[in-house]
Amino acid sequence: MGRAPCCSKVSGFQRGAWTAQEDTILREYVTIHGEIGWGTLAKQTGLKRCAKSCRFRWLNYLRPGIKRGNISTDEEDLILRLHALLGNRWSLIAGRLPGRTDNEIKNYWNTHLSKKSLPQEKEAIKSKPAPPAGDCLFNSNVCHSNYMSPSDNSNRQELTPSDEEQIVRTSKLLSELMEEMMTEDDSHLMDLTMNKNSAELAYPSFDINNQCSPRCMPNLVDTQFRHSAPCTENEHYESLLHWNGLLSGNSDLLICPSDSPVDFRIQALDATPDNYLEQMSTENFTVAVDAGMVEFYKRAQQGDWASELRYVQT
DNA sequence: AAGAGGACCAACCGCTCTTGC
DNA sequence: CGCAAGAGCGGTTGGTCCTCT
Repeated sequence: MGRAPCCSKVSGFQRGAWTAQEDTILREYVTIHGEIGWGTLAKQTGLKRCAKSCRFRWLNYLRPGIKRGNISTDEEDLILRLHALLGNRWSLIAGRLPGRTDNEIKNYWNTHLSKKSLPQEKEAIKSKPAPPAGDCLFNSNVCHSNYMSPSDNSNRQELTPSDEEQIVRTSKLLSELMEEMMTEDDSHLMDLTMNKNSAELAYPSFDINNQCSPRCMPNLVDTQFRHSAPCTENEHYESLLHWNGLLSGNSDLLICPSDSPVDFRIQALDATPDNYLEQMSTENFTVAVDAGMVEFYKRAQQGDWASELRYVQT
């Protein structure tokens, strides 16, 4: 594992802002040779820039399709949401914003959004102990604000159209991320969490039309859980509880719509680190969701969002 | 009008991971 | 298996522009 020499320590390399002429040379080189061989670029073109500098300039400014400036409110919203979900994973965040680069998003965050996010985070902490960022499916305020008890639906929060939009977008985003992060090595985790066959029968990943339906949601829950979970069983368990916002001591779980075609009503999670694997492997295993997700099920069940859900398969 | 301070952002730095020999 | 080079990522720096006094 060697380390590439730093440009500043290699004599003859130029630093600082790129000139139009340098850009032209770089652009022509990449057009002919593709985005490879940054190290030989300087030798072949006479450009006095190190490999890293060339790569950076191309990826962030010269590459076709790069959007510069004017970050829209939608993009800003997405960045905030993704950052809450992923933290400073700028390249991952950038991957969800076509035409934007990790560097631009990082800069934008540091100069604009980091200030914006602070009051929101403080408010969230004040109003309710929230699950840790990255462990909760929904990070918007509406989703954190109302955990519903199985015995009491009276505190269900009415969702505004804007909230609904947020839920759809966040869910879509999460599924895309899950898919992106899924690797072959993850498959063994399925055995750790539950009996795969019985789970698939009870909660297929896709319905008959190859769309995600309310029946599928527990699988999405579990998928997200598995991918955000650490390796040890104890951590796995704690992650589950964290993810469902249960570590605050309130173990009341949530309930799905009673008119659901499939009974995946939420039951009390009566699991401990010692027995939760066993619980998860039975047909009565428990899935906890928050109010936003319940609303999501309901809407999806009505078929309103069918087109929004096709992403799960693609 | 001028200068001090802040905001912005392009670019660099240092590190880890991947790949090829 | 170990090493070196390349690639990629997130943190940081520093130059330029803008705003306020």
